[in-house]
Amino acid sequence: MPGGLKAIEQAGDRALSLVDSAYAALKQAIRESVFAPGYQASAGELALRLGVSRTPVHEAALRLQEEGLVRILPKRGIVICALAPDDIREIYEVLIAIEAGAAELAANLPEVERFALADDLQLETDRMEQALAAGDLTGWGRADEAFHRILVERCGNRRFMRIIQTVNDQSHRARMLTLRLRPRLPISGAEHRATIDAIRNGMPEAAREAARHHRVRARDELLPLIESVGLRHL
Amino acid sequence: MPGGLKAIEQAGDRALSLVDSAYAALKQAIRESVFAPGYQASAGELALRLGVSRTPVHEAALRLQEEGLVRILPKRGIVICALAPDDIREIYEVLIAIEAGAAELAANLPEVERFALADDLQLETDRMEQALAAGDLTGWGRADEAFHRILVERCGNRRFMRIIQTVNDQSHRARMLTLRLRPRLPISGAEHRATIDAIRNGMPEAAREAARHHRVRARDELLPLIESVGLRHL
DNA sequence: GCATTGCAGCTTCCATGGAAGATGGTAGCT
DNA sequence: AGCTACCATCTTCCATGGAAGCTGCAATGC
Repeated sequence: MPGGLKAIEQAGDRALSLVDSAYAALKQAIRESVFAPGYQASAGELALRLGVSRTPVHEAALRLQEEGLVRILPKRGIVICALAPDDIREIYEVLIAIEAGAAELAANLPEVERFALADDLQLETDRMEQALAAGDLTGWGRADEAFHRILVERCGNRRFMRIIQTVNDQSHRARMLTLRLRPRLPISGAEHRATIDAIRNGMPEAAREAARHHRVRARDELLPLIESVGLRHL
Repeated sequence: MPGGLKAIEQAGDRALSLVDSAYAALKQAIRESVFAPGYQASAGELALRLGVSRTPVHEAALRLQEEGLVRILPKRGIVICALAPDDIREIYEVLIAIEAGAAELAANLPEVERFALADDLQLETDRMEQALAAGDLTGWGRADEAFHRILVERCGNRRFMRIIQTVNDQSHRARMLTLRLRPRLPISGAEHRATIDAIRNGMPEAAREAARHHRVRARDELLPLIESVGLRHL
């Protein structure tokens, strides 16, 4: 955790509570694998590292537990949760269900918003293709992530966004890995375009099915890959 | 909150922490409208009522906030969240997306489990019809709730269950109201049967669409009803 | 050699007190 | 009268200490 809370409190600027800061710092540390899955920490130790007392650390840990990132073992400590292949499957099933719903909602938006959303989605898809042409894998991943985030963020259902946020936090480490594992990427562009067109033209069923199909294919492609590599947890 | 924590600690039997007890007690109190939406409480007051100190109450409040049941206003207090019609819409959209996904998964289960699940779902549907014939509205609601819970509980995705649990906690009060508001109920039986048959016969697409259609119809029936009654919050 | 028991060191859990912040009413000023 | 500034009071936020519980190891008994 380089620099402890300082960086985060600066970044958040606006009067973040110690709990919020600790929560953000720990979450980031987990996302970036500063703490490996299975690592067992104590609230006291983390509090020392972050320069706060045990209380805010404990409350942050409770929130992280709520989101499935850590488990608090009574009287024993805090352990970083690992993801089994079954978890990846479950997470993809959530993505399939929710993003399909989000695409349907998006296609039902008033025309102005629909067009603006479609434009923004197109922008990210273009970025993906550019990154692909330049061989920039990280850039491709970032644009892909943005596409999916924007779709859910702007569909008009805040609960969808919340759900997606939770599973994304859980699966970020897996995502970083599978990005490098995949043999080929270019299909995504066409599938994104199908979703975008359906949204722009206000066709809810088509949008839903396009988004569904996109995630279903990704799941069917990645799951066997993960299993074949023999990952027990990540 | 009749009896405070005592009843809950007894019920839970197994060494429940004070935080868990307080969480359960507060959640139940909110579900049963002991605290009306908009009611503002302080952690100290609730702690006094429950017979514990402020710390476990505060941690329970954090969990409830995570689930959207209360809001903690910094330095001000804890307020019980109200549900606007827009929230009901969002909740139904979540139900539509997740339950459709659950039905699809269920239809893909191994035959033994599929049959057992279909039987149990049929049992609840039968209970609904019996309750309907007897004019027992509460019994009908309970069986309907059981049907939907069992479907998600046994589909093989624990995250689905968790998501549904959260929105159900939020919408329980609204459910109690709309149950009495609806002009007629009997259609549900047939729609449940369509879902059950598709699951039993291992037809994922059919199961998904049946479950989807069931919730879509319920939404399209209830939302205008709620708006027409002019509920601003519940 | 093997099982059991006791203990030391760790952990969380919960209570409590002080500090800082938000609010609403009142007094004082223009 | 209307507006501002202040202050009493209530609240959460966070630090800290004591109590209880879990684990692993060593010592003891068989």
